Amino acid sequence: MSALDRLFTERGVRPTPLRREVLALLYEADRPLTWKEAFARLSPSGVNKVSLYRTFSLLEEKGLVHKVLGADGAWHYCAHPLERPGCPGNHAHFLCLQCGRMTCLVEQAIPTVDLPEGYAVEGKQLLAYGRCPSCSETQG
Amino acid sequence: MSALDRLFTERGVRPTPLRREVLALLYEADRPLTWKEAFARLSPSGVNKVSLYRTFSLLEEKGLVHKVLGADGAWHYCAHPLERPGCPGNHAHFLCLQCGRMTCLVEQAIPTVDLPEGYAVEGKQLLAYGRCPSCSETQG
DNA sequence: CCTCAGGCTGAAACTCGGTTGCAAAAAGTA
DNA sequence: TACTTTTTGCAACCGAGTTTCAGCCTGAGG
Repeated sequence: MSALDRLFTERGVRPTPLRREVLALLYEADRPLTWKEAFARLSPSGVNKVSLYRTFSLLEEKGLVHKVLGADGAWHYCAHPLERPGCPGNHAHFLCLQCGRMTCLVEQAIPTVDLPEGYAVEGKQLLAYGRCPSCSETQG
Repeated sequence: MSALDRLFTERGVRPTPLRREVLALLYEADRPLTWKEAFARLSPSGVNKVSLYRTFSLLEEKGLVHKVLGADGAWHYCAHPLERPGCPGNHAHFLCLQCGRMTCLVEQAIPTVDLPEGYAVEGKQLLAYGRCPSCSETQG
């Protein structure tokens, strides 16, 4: 049984070909991918768009990946590191507005947000956006 | 000439009735409003949906308001304080996932995000989400 | 091996936030 | 008044994501 399949069964997720393919893709990419990016990469194997959406939300629900909303309005999905599955993705992200690539800033933890009495925080995200190095170069 | 109209002309924006109405609404609300919330409040006066979208993006472009993308995927627009127009909105926000209301946490500045050489940051946002006090109460 | 139930997948239609194109109205300019 | 530019309104469109439903696969029980 592969490491991926072990992750799946641990979480009570049946390791289907599609799910293996999607999760493997996220690990390979090593950065958050949007549905669109994933769809483009998987289209050669003829993935269905709805199945891909469903797979992403299942993986997120089961805690195998986390999602970050980009300033482009699209969700970016990022696989949790194999060695510490269940990571809440509690770090900042950078989104390049030109090429649309998102980068995890794993060193930058999200600071505590102080809220008045009564607020219940379920999650938080810190997103910086602009130009990545390669896009800064190619455009004056 | 009213304070609002002065703001408009300072920024080279013609103060039309619709623009006055939208900006006044944002000041009155004193928290970020989504297009939907604004449309609901302005619908009695028969606003056109496209004109409202256009007004929001014009106000943002001219620096009269700033926008924050909520975890609900919708943009929330917030008027800059009258006394310091041009404020980049450099503070954290809280979004209630139940009632959809966003609150400015003006006391909580967004921390510096350290990025490797070559990254050009154009903006950043820190968003916490969960339940606001009144929604926490009404639901166990 | 067969059968049945439940989970998984695929296709089509739909919803919803937001944009585009274009024509009519309004405002500024001469 | 006539001309130009800006703003507005309408309709059609677009793209992300969801719903519905039928068909398929798989796994458990016989």
